[in-house]
Amino acid sequence: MMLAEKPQIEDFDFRRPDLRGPIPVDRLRELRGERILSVRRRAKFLLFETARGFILSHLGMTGSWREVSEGGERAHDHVYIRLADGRRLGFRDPRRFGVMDFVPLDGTSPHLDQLGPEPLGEEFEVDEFFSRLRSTARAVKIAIMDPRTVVGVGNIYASEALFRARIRPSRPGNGLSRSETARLHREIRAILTEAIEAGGSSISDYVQADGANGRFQDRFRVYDREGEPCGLCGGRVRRVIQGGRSSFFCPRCQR
DNA sequence: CTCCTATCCTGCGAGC
DNA sequence: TGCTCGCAGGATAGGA
Repeated sequence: MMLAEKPQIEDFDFRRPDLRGPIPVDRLRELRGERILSVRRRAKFLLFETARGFILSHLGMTGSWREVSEGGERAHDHVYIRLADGRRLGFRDPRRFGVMDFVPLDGTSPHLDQLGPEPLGEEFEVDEFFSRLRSTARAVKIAIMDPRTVVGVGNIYASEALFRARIRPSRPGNGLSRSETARLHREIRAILTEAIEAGGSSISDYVQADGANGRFQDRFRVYDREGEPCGLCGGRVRRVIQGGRSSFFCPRCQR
């Protein structure tokens, strides 16, 4: 989706006022007439910057933004942003697990205030990661999915990173050695880098900006492979529930 | 404070 | 075939 140079917001068309939670429609309507100065990302949130605040958007698991031509409306289009140049941006989200919110100019927001480092940025450091894990007895899988530890590690990539690091997801965070932590740190970065290069994981609705499917789902080594042979040792991949989420691991390779 | 659970929402696939 | 049920995902409220 190509945006015109700093497109001007003409109006919002909320086809329903809520996604996972309510949309602050009045606050967002105050942005009418403003230009979209940039579109940025923090953790899994998109931020549309204007001179009077930000539109915050989270895609949930099935959300997408696209340019919507006349007649191009689809079921589950929840919000349209009409631009002054006549074009329209549409947010579509069949499962309505996404978020839309307003963030004031100072950038403070309950969604953003407690976020840890970006996993691919320099601010994600082994030392801090180590001390963070050392401070919790929670399972390491739970800890790395906590956005206060590091953002961006969802359920799929948590299992995959732990497999590559040879660490069992149930290990307590404070039980990891320094070298195990360094390995995990490296594999989190590696898995996310590779997944991004492959265009992400299209397991249900997720597609790239141009509509193409991601390819990383073909490279899962444990995720959603319960009972299948581990590619390294031939043992069976196991599934357990942690924090209400499925975790996949190889009991022989991961200790 | 930390940690855990339930909840939000809808579509889909498995099993009967 | 048509139905029910459980699960998927990230974030967060609320209770222990």
